[in-house]
Amino acid sequence: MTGSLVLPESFYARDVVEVARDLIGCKLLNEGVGGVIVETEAYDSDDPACHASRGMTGRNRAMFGPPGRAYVYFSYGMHHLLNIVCRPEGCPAAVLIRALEPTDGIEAMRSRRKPATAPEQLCSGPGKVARALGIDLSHYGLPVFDGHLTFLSRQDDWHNPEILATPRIGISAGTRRKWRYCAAGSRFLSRSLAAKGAVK
DNA sequence: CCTGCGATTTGCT
DNA sequence: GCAAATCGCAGGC
Repeated sequence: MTGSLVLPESFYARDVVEVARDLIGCKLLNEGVGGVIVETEAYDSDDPACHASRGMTGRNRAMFGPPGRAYVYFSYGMHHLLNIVCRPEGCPAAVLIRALEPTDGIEAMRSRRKPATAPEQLCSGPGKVARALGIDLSHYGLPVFDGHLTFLSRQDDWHNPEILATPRIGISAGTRRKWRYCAAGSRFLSRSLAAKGAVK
């Protein structure tokens, strides 16, 4: 627990692919509940799979604002998905948080999901992450530097994680880009890495 | 104005 | 392995 720092706004004001890679191994907490980030995806402004690629709408306006804010959106009529806004203000981009290795408040996560969920399944998907941490549209646009929602720098065994890149999940456009990043060998991912196309 | 579908998860036809 | 659940938006009529 020593030496962990809250990631500053400047961390997010960079290329979105770099941020997506650098977030692997960092810790995400909401009200002290969360874990280590083991899977992310990058979405950039000139990327057909990005919600902001066709201009600003009521839903995606947070992505056009300053970096380090939460972009939460509601999907399939029932799931919330948590993204963190990247690049300088006016350059829409975001990193989707897809999976965590739960470390803090596991019982609180279980109570929001299912009584006897195995740790490997608690946060193994973007909808599950939001559900387990209690994140919804009330977090839309909130900064992540202090207060309730917090990202902490890498600590302990996570200082230099091995990271693999694969195509992103569940999209129909932009599938050639390998902008999904996973902690190699983690048991907490949304799907197995056995899927082809994983590169370092 | 109305219709189709998506950065998903769950429980079973 | 597939269908249901059901919000916001884009595109077509």
